[in-house]
Amino acid sequence: MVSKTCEYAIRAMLFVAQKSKNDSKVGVKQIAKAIDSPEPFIAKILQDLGKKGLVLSSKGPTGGFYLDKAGLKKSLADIVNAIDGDKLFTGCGLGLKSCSAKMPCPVHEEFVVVRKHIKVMLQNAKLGDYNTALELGEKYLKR
Amino acid sequence: MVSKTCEYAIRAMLFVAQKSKNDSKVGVKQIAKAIDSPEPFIAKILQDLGKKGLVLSSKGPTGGFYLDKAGLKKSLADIVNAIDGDKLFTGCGLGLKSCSAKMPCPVHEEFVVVRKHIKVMLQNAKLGDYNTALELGEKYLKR
DNA sequence: GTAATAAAAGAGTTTTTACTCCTCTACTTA
DNA sequence: TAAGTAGAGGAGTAAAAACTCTTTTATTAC
Repeated sequence: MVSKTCEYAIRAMLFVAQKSKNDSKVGVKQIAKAIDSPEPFIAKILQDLGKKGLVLSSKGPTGGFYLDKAGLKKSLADIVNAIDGDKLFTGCGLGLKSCSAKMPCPVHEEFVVVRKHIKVMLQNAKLGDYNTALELGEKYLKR
Repeated sequence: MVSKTCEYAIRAMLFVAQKSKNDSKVGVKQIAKAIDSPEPFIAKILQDLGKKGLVLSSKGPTGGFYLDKAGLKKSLADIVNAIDGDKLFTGCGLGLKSCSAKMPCPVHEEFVVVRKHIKVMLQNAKLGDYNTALELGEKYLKR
């Protein structure tokens, strides 16, 4: 569905969101532990997300990654778009480059509906929406 | 969504289905041309699908790949399952191994619905369903 | 101002997926 | 039964995705 990189990215961002509630920052090491990912790999991914303006960071002691109010309102769709591009939302289900209503692949119509479904779902899922459930241990970011 | 191999597989099978209508067979060369895929690669894929009982073949002159009545009733879900496994239908959207209702990832519930949607759609799409549209040139398998 | 800390940056390496090549075997038809 | 066609099988290459390592730069605390 999405790349492994993107899965890590979403999990990391949800963790950063949770930890950003009380204006605190969180380091790569802690993030890697929380989501059970290779530390240098998630560092790269967060670096990339930082460049694209989806996460904030500061260097030095007490530094780390964090989200502001606006950041907490970003959706999972924004993350997917930043990492995997819009292939999931607009690409052809059978891999055709020119697939469209005018020149459809056999399952074009069906895929349009499915993709729309996925897109809406990811757009409605905001980074800040899961903080409480995560804190309560009702939802998990690893295993 | 599905692997590139799987995209080729589906397109090839839809083409074979179309050509199987009047009990004729179709060679790898013709299939590769029709779906715009590397010939040796689609040969491998079809070989694999043959082993798994999803397509029939015969060697020698006038030989090739074909589908019988039962084969034409197989669904795209069967192809996806044979090539990519059931990850698309049952895997966690965020890549967690133990994600389930008891121990859900943050988007577990939403993904259950989306995956069900995809599964139903692919199960309802039978290989034989597109023959007429393909013949009429209303749907495409390449470009 | 210096030492410690943490992210940024760039250049690898490994693994997986996509794709190719060559030889072998089975089958059909003349 | 020989010739030619077409898939089967195995091993190998290329490209992309996943992941690592090392150095640099910025920040903070003392």
